[in-house]
Amino acid sequence: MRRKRDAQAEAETRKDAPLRSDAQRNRERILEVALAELTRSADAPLSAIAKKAGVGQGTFYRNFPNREALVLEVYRYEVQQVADTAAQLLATRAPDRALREWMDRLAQYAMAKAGLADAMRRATCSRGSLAGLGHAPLTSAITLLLAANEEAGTVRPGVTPDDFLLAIAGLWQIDPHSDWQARAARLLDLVMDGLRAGARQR
Amino acid sequence: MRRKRDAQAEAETRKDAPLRSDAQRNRERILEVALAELTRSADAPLSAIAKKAGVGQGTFYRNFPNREALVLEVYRYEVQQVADTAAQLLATRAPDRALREWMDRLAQYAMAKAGLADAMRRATCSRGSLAGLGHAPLTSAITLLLAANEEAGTVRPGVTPDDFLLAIAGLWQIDPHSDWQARAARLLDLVMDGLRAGARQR
DNA sequence: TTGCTAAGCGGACAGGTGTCCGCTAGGTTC
DNA sequence: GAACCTAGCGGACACCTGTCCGCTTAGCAA
Repeated sequence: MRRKRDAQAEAETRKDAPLRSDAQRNRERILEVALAELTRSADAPLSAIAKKAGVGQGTFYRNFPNREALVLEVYRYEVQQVADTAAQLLATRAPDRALREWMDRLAQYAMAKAGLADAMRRATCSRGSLAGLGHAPLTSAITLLLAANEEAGTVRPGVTPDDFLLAIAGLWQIDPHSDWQARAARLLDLVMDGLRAGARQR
Repeated sequence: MRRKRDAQAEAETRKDAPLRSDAQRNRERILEVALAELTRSADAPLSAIAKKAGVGQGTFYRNFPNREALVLEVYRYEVQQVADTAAQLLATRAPDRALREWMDRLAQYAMAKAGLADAMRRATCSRGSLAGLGHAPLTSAITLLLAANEEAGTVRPGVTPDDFLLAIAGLWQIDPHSDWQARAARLLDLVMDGLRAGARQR
C-alpha cells in the first residue's frame, strides 16, 4: 500500500484524501437529506438528519463537525454562485454600483436561505477572523469588488475583506421575517458611505 | 387577599411583582454564583450554576429563561455604567469625539467580559430588532449620542439606535483573544465615517 | 395560633449536540 | 480467491438546555 500511495500522488498524501467509496456515498446521502430537511426547517435536529440518511452519529459528525459546517457545505454551490455574480456585476456596471448591488444580493440570499445567515455569522466570527472554511469564494469575490472600487477611487484604499465582513456583520443579525429589506438597506447604505469616505473620488 | 392587593398598588399588579422573600433570596444567590462562574469560564454550564446556587433547574430557568438573560442581568450594572459614560463624554468633548470614544469603551468592555459579546449578539439579533431586554440603557445612551451629533451636524440625520447597533454588530464577532484592538478600531473608524456621510458639517 | 392558598420550588425528564471506541468491511496485495 | 489491515462505521454515552408538574411553604386573614 505504501508503494501504491507513493506512486499515485504525493500531493494527496495529506489533504483531499481519496475517500473510500462507501464514505463518499454516505457523505452525499447526508448532504441530500440535509438539503431537504434544512429547507423544511432551518433548525432540524442533526441527529434526525443522520438517521434519515441512514448513518450513525459518528459518521455524521466525522463528515460535518457541527451545524455550520453542514450548512455551509449544503449551500456551497449557491454561495459560489453569489460569489461569481461579483465578476458579472463588475463587467456591466460602475464599480461602486456593482459593489452595492452585490451586497444587496448577498443580503437577499442570506435572508432567503434560512439558517445560512446563522452559519455565516458563526463562521465569520468564531475562529479568529475569516479563517472560515467555505469562505474562500466569498472572500475572493469581496477582494475583487474592493480592488475595482479602490482603483476607480470610489472606495478608500486599504480596506480588507476582513474589514468588509465585519462591517456587514449586521446582516447576519437581521431577522429574515419582519421587514428585513428596510433594515438591510439602511445598514448597507451606511456601510457604503463608510467605505466611500476617504476615497480619491468624492 | 384580593382586597390587600387592590389596596397596595394597582400599578404593580402586572409587572415588577413584589417577589416572595425566598424567591428574592434565590435570585440573588444565583446572580452571585453566576458572576463568579461566568468570570471563571464564559461557557460554564447553567445547570452547574443552578446547583452551586442550591436551586433546582426549574427555579433557575424561571428567573433566567436562557443564557443571555442571565448574562445580561449579571452584567447589568456594568452595562449601565458604560451607558452612563455617554452623558459624561458628551459633557466634556465634541459630540463626534464623544461618540467615537464611547464606542471604543463599549468595545473594550465587550472584549473584557467574556461571554458578554455573545449575549449582546444574540440579544441584538434574535427577536425582531433591539427589542432586547437589558438593552434599554444602551439604547438610550445611543439615542443621546446620536441626537447630540445630529444637532452638531456631525452625523447624518435620521440614524436610529437600531441602525447603529446593526452597524457595530461586527464588534460582537471579534474574538476577544487575538488582536481585537486593531480590528475593532478599523471597524469603528469605518462606521464613524459612514455615520458622518451626509451630515451638514463636513 | 391556625388554616388557607397560590407563588414558588426543584428534580425528573425530554430532546439535542458532540464524543468515543469496538467492530465491520472496502481496497489492496499476493 | 484469500488474507490482511486500517479507514470508516454506527450506536451507546456523556453532557447541556429547557420544560413540566406534584409538592412545599411564605404570607396573609381571622
